[in-house]
Amino acid sequence: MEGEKRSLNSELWHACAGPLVSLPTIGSQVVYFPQGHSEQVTALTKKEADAHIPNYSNLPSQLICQLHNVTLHAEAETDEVYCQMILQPVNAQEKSSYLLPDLGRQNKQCNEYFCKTLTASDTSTHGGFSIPRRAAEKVFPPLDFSQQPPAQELVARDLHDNEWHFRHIYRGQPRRHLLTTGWSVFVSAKRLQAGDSVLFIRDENGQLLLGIRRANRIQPSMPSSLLSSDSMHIGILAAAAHAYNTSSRFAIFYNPRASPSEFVVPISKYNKAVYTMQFSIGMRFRMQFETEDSSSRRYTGTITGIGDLDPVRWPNSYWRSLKVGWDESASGERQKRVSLWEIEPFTTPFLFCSPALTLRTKRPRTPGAEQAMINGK
Amino acid sequence: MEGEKRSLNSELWHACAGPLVSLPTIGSQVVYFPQGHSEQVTALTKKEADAHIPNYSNLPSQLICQLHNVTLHAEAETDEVYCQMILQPVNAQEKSSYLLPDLGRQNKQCNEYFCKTLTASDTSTHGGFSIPRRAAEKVFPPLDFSQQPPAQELVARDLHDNEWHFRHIYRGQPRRHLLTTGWSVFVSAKRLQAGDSVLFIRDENGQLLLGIRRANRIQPSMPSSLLSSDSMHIGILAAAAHAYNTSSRFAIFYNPRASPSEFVVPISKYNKAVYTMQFSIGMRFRMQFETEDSSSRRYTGTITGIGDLDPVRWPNSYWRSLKVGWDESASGERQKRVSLWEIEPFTTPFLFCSPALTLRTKRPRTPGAEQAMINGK
DNA sequence: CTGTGGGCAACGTGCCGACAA
DNA sequence: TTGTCGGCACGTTGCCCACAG
Repeated sequence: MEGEKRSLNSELWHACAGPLVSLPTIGSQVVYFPQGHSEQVTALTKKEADAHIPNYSNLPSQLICQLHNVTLHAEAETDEVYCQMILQPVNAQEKSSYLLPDLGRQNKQCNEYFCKTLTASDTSTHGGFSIPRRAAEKVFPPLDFSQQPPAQELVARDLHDNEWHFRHIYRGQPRRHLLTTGWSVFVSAKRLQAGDSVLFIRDENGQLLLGIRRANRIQPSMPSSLLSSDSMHIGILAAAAHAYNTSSRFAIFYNPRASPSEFVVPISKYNKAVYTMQFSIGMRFRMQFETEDSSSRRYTGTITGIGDLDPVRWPNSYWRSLKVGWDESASGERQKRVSLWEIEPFTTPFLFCSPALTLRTKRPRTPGAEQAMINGK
Repeated sequence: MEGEKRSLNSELWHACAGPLVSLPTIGSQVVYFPQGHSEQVTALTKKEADAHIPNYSNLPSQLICQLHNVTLHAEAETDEVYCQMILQPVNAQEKSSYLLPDLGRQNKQCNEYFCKTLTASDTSTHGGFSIPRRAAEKVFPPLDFSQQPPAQELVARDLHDNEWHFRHIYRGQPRRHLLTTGWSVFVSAKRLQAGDSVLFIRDENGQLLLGIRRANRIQPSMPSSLLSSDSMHIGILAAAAHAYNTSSRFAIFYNPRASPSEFVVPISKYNKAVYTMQFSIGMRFRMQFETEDSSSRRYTGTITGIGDLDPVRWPNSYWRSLKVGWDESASGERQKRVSLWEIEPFTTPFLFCSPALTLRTKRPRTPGAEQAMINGK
């Protein structure tokens, strides 16, 4: 395949991707949604797939796949994180990992870490970078306070393994930690602006790593000249259909910060939502979102409808099959449709004893249930 | 379709594209090669299409299409020129434009024009831009030589219709034309380096236009995170196959400076080469190439073989069906395979009287002839 | 005719503590 | 605790001509 570049540092990648992004375990089974993959292209090219696209009647709306490999990458130009996944549609007879608990998703938490949103002063050419006190004490090597002023040279590596050198000094009245020499080179090289965030990590070997998260997610530097967006959408569907028909491997790219929702879902997470939970109109739920300061919080809402997002092209699909309303007024940002496995209902999930029994009797009457059966369960 | 952006200035676009690029006339019939389109993706992503790609046995190696529209574009980030073409496969019964002469290709020549390759001094921060004397006199508005020194403000628009302001002054001992204030802003905004070229045009309204041609054609800022290259290749083939099966329109992007060869060829040019010329091993020919100083010159070579480039996937295709050797030793740059219509044989082309008669009797025994028959002639 | 370099003034960059939010 | 500012030194930018290829 085309993953000749080796995977990047996982801790740093996840720190840049944000707190809500977790990737399925290599070797596990996942559910892949061509529909969601298409949405990622729409989000990146800002071109809707139109009606000219042929119908791949063979292709189910969800494919159960073996996840053979995941490699972590970052865009050379912008440092935007993405990953490549090698998937292989599986004959669903071998439902080996059926309803396994949701263990082992790749999301190493890192404590020796800090993230700061850059101020106007941080990014101006007039001065350096003001380090929050606790951050400096937590992740940077301790200064020798016998020197006047205390100062040291820091070396940090970014996602591309480039080294960045900074002078770290503790001075001013009152005293504060600053990055001076080297900081402006970094800011201009990465084209950082006020509002973007930088994050520093000390890894297990004591090495410093640094990454960035841009406030302005919209990168209009689109590869317009390469392929028409129609051909991209067709390419996604045709590649998935071909892999499905021949049970062969195929590669996809997942861009967590550009994609509206994850379209490769651990099968356990999918099954738990589809087979053990009840959803009905009027039901209350919570859902996690990333906040402006890169932490996560839950918003609450109500299910207002259940049905197909695209009844013509993708009938009986679970992808975004719930229409929802949000409690808070400024909800223009949040999607009007979500998938079952993205939300946490307030009601206690149904607890089952025998999987086989439960599946037969308790499968809810949500769209796509029969389709899911055909697709091998 | 997705051509909501209107076409750019055609004169400027062609000046940036170079002397060898000419586009087929809108409304005319063309021959589209999926194989060549795939090569463009390979050139841009530097990833070969591999064997996993499904076979579209329906899809001929060349499609006769109606060219419904051509819109000219330039990459926002790099100003690299490309165009979108709207094609529709035609039922070859209506061979209306059959063997029409090669008239009316879009390639406006522009005389009020100059192009200069930038020197180290031009791009350094130490000074401005030294304008060749004849160039300044030909395309810039005349200076008022009663002033001491003579100077004026120039305004030029680039491909994106952005305005650039320059101070044009005639001074120094000996006197020379210079661009001073405003020049370095332009150089850094466009990220120009010594060796790149700038070109100025005065259009019919007397407006100044300016464009750039980069020496280093390789732009490694690839949109890696969007789609796997396999999916792109599949997308191209599937889109073409779908359009062919349904006789519907489809959109392609052609990037003349990245693509190894043009893969949308006027049908007259194609027919002339395929039906009225003889090619044989050992035959001598000439072919045009762009030189380093952006003009064109001819290289000579010999046909060393005739046969399929990819006998498995694209049997009987005319695409690059000639193996060639080049006379000059430093020929590493030039392709080892070319298509019939790219070269000019030294022998006089066969002159025919009745097209129908000629076609039946004089069709050469080159690969793809039967395929071409099936594809509707 | 035009590419490079020295001279020089104006400007921007970047380190410092003061101050206040 | 940390964001912004005035002060200030120094490095860079950019306009000029001289000189030579």
